[in-house]
Amino acid sequence: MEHKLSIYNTLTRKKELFIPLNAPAVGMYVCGPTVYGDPHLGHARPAITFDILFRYLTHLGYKVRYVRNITDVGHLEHDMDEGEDKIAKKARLEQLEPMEVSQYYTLRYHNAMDNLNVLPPSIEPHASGHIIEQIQLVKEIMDNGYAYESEGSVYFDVTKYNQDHHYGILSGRNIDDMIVNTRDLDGQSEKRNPADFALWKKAQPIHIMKWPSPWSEGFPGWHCECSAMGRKYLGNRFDIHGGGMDLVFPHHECEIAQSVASQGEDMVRYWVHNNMITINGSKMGKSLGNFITLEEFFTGNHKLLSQSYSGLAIRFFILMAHYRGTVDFSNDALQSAEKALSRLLDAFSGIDRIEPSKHSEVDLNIIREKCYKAMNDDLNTPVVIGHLFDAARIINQAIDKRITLTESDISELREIFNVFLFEILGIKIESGNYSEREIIFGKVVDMLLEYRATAKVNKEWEISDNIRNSLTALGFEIKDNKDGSTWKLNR
RNA sequence: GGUACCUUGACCGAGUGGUUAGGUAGCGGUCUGCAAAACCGCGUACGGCGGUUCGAAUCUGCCAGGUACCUCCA
Repeated sequence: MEHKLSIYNTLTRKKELFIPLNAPAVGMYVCGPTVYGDPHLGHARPAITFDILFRYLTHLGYKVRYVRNITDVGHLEHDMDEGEDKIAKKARLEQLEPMEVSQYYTLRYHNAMDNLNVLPPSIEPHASGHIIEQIQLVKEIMDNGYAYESEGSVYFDVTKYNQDHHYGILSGRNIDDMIVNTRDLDGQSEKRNPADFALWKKAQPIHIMKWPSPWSEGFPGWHCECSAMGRKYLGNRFDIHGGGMDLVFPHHECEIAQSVASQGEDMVRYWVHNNMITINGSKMGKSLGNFITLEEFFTGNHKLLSQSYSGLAIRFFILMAHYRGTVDFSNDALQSAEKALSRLLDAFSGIDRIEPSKHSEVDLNIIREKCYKAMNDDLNTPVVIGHLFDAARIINQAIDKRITLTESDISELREIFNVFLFEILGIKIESGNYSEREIIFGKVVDMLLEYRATAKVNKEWEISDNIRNSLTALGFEIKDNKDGSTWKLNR
């Protein structure tokens, strides 16, 4: 591998050189959505972050198996219904089958991901389809003495585990604090210790989603699915496990404990976490009720949105910040990103208009190298974007004939954009496929601009301005260059 | 209370112990019949107070403010 990627590992709290366990194969598991509601801006962050990692590793020549789960077995919910799971609760409310609810939101999620140009993972396993594997995991943990049954439920024995291993290794907590600070949840009385977490929960009569097990009719604890499915599809040891920072504790901490308790070692080599998207300075989250759904961004139909935003604008907005920093939502920032992206795309489409010369006045290899350097430095997409703007300036200077570029410069510029903007950052040219109708309408616009050009030659400014103003009013943007006019339709 | 993290110019947002990030907005200029676009130039920032250092926004201490996790959350 020519290029060496360094990635920040939450476990060691530093950037580490990425060395796959079985190159060129790479296994990557990312926590996906719980499908009981519409995906919001917060869901876009990990999806895009790990899409970038997936794309970049693939670009570097690795064969990546990317597993991103769908959580359709609800997690325990803290409310008066005492542990009724979220999917089932939503189902009762809407009088639907649980599977109907999760199917509906899964489709909505996929649709939103398509809009963001997030590639589908290699495998998208459902928790409900892997109950057997989860039961097996629980059995192994019990056989090794790190879990106990109580009233038909099974709990992980954190105290016992911590005698032999380190519970808190990922999140940097110590167990005494956790015991003191653990809240009084349902089932506390069944536990030996408040810090113990559920591996299997006996279903109350109110539950719709339940499965038979050696202990009771019930459902798996919410940390089991990722351990079980990660192991099933990626093996006992795999390279990368990703997710939002809010999952570090307890979810990922518990996954590590489950892996160590069942097989003696953690499954994961690199733990990678993206930061949160905030709104007015605090985290955008379902439970806080301060979220804006992706659908609302696409339509502009939300009181906090001053306009609609394309999936690609949102994608670019997210990529303009490093994945480990927070991103605060604001219309200003989003509009700024939208314009910036459009500037890059305009420059790219202008490459065709550059007239090649025999002499080169720039060194474009430097740009490509800088882009790789930035990507290798823990996926520093904002810096990559900065370099792409340098390339855009060179293109525009060449179009204006302020500098000269050779044929090979021009193809290098095209290559830089193709590799970094399109292939790795996952931007695409939206109106790539015109319908027959649109092509015809486009020709009509061309025709109007020809008339306008004639009017300009004859200095009939009133006519030429009329044509331009009318087209502008319809949403066309007309740009006059030295050798003619170009147009594009905005939005 | 415990554990992490953050504080950069109008806004967004990178970054390294001493050299221009980049974008958006603004201002001035070039180009243009005009406009838009593009190009050139400009603002000269790093929460506060100390310390280390020849030199710190970048390392260290304290203070202030903010965020996340500790409960389902991406």
